[in-house]
Amino acid sequence: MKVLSKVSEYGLRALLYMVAKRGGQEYVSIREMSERLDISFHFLTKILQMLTQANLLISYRGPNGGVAFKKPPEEIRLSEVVLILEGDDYFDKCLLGLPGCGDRQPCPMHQFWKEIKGSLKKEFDHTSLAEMGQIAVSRHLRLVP
Amino acid sequence: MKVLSKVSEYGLRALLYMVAKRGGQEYVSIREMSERLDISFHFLTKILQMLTQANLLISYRGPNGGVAFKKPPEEIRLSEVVLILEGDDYFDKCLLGLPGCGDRQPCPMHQFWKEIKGSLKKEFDHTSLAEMGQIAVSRHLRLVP
DNA sequence: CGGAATTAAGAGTATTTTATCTTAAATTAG
DNA sequence: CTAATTTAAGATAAAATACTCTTAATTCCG
Repeated sequence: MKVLSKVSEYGLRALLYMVAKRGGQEYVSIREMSERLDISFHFLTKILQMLTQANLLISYRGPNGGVAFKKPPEEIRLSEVVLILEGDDYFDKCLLGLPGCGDRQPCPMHQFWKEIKGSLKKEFDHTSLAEMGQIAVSRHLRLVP
Repeated sequence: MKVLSKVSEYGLRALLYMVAKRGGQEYVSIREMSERLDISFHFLTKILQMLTQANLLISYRGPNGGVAFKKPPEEIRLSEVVLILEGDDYFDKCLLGLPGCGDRQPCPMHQFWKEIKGSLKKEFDHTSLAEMGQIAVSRHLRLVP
């Protein structure tokens, strides 16, 4: 059950690293993250660029540069991150992949799947990056393979 | 939220077609399904082959051949189909894609994600192909794009 | 038996996703 | 101002997924 692409997996791991590091106050170097999390530097750069362009992070170039949260991680929901990295239609996809499927023209799985997606969205909606990061810090959990 | 590969999407659509057609009693031609469902014939053949090799279907060659259910669709669960087509570790994957993640070495999202996966598995476990097909038939829902 | 219909299987191609490489732009420190 | 450090952006490459083509094996019907 793989619901996230590598882009989101890496993006989330980086965000959690930032939260864990210093509560997301200061700029964190992408190079540092790529090394600590064992993610390709250039690939991670692009992912974080997406988050920067979506106004979730701000970036700064030059020595001591990096990325930082634009708003406190308490206010950033998992769903927000996922919608940015996976696309706005993330919670609208048909289980059977039928393009026309929706309330007006439902596939056989539509209602069933809609309910599951709904409850998942709800979970993602009230889970903040801060909470997630907290758990990681307090339990010394690992973000690295 | 794309949880299934094309393989599973196509496989499920074909199975639902078979249920809808005649309750899964007789052999249904793969060619017919590929045309009615607008799925590549050879690709679909391979997908149904996987289901045949997994003993969910039986196949018959020659004129009037095709595939049929080996056990009644009432007894086939959605989870069973998905495990065959996506792999046995389908419900065991880490949200962040970390290979070592598990109960012994949980990632920050492990517990959270484990619960969600659990309830999804439960849903998939007591949803039979027959139920799914029933809905499709009774409401004249479409399996085609 | 012989030809047509059908699934099985393997090789080959295309598309998408993931990852890398190169160069440019911004910032800092000396 | 210059050199070093860092993100931005675009081009390219590798890997995975999705799809196609060809040939073989099985079964039916005349």
